[in-house]
Amino acid sequence: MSESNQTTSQHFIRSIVDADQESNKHGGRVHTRFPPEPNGYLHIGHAKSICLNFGLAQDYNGGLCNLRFDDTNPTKEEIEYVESIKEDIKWLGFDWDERLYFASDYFDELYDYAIKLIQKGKAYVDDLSADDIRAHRGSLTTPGKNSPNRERSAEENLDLFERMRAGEFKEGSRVLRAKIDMASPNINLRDPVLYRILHAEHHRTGDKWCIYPTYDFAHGQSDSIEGITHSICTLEFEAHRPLYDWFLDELDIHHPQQIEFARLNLNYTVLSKRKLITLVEEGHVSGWDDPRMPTISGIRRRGYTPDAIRNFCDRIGVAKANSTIDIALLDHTIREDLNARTPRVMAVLRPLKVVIENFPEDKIEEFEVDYFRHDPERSEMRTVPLTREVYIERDDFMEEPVKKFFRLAPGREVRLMNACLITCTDVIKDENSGDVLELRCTYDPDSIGGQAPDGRKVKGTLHWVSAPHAIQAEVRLYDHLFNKEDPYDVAEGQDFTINLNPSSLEILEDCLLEPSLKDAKPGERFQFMRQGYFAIDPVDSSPEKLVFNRTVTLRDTWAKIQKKG
RNA sequence: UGGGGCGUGGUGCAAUGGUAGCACACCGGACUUUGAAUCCGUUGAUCCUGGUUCGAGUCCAGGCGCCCCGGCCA
Repeated sequence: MSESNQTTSQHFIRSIVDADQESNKHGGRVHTRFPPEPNGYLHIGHAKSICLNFGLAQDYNGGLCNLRFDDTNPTKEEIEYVESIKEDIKWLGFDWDERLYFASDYFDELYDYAIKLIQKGKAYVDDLSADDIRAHRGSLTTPGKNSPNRERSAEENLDLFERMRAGEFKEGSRVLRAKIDMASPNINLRDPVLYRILHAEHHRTGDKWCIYPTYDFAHGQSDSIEGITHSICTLEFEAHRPLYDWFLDELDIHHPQQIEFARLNLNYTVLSKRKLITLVEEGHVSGWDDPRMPTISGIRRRGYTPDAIRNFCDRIGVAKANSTIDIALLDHTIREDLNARTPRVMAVLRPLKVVIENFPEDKIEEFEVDYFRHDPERSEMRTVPLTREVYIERDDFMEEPVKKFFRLAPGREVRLMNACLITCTDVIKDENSGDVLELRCTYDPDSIGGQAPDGRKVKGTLHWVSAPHAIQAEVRLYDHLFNKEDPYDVAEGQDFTINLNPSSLEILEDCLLEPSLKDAKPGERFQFMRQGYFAIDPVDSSPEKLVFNRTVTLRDTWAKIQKKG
């Protein structure tokens, strides 16, 4: 596992585990699990849970973390999702070794547990319809009413439950319920459903079962069966804990300790499988791995590194207060990582032609430039050619420069990075539209290398590519998926998709890259100098047509100055 | 009108009852062949009201605000 030299943060769960270690609560064991339902792709919110559970196990000597799929609902779960989830966890850098489990592995035990409860008089088969059960449940402020079937004998319940299992009844006609307390102020204790009839094929057990345990009945017992010591879950299950405790106590089996923490929220995006699946199904994005998606597969395709994600998860902390992380922290974390590891290259996204008039027609000046000039520890050279015709970024020229703009303008001298100083002598424009078509410049032959011998300074340094050497490529620029901090902030009757950012994807077809990028391979990442970090798109890029994704921009002080006007 | 949680700078997370700290963001400066990176610095917080205490973010009481729970979803 790759190691970050970062100290992991102390948080309340760690304090609990520390205390348990001290008191030898679980015989000194720390055994956690990450329990996803295979009904969608993992997103960065899951990464928080993965880092927490696997990280905790790593941090305590001999600790273990299982991967267990909570697959108790065959109508929603698919094998495609289990494969993607496994891949994502591995990519993040975690390993469950041989401890890959499924709640469906425990269907036999769970069935036996149900039998045991029936025999103890603690569970009963109810013939009420779903609507009637709801009606009997009462409200938040008023107690519920007992089902007329509540006092059936154990024998009758056993018979009925066995016949449910045998497939004698149709879906929805009967359920098995716990017999707890219909007047409990905690609604989860008002005789919750344990088993329901679902005539559906399960992705692992096939047609062996037509009754399936509910999540509530399966989750805690699955943890118990696996010998989990600390069952870490999100806040919404806090009110379920008394129910899980009740099961474990009635069944008299190993009792893990459940600890709840606040799930991750990020502004300018949504982190809910339900919403993400909507974006995919309604075609607002190209798929689960669309680089704008907060899914692990999406951000991986976009060029994020697992180290950056793990650092991010470490920095956001773990607590019980609901909170929303500023996506700027994610941006910062990935920049920090990519800044350290990526080679620097030049790429012109929106080209503007420049003719250096005093540069000999057929001359090629070659420069040996270090990919890692920013890093004193590394050095690796490539050749960058300069010719009479080059391209610069359109944004790097202003015919009438505003204050504080210190790039190229008529009569102004700037540096072509790593190459020489040029001065703009003329602007060629389209006669009709007035658009700038090309620039005429002269260079100072004594400035080869980028410094003037007389020591004069220039304020601007531009990236550029030699026109005859340039490689054409497609570059995809991404912005926030939503243009509102809180995408759910909508007017009455509106859907969250109204807040989708129409400019979240901008495709630039005619970008020009320095020739060294010719053999760039999927998975490779670069800093396009002065612009941002870019990664080869693993899906659409090919040697014939390179496609880059912008992972994140560089911090841009100039953009801020412009914004302020 | 029940039950369970949670309230610390703009954001997130810390702080054995003892100087409220860290990160991001923000603002300013230095440096610069990336308006990047790096370095330095500035602003800025304990939900409210009482109480206990030499001393309260922390303990107590009462308020206020926010989140979760009435699926045969997880």
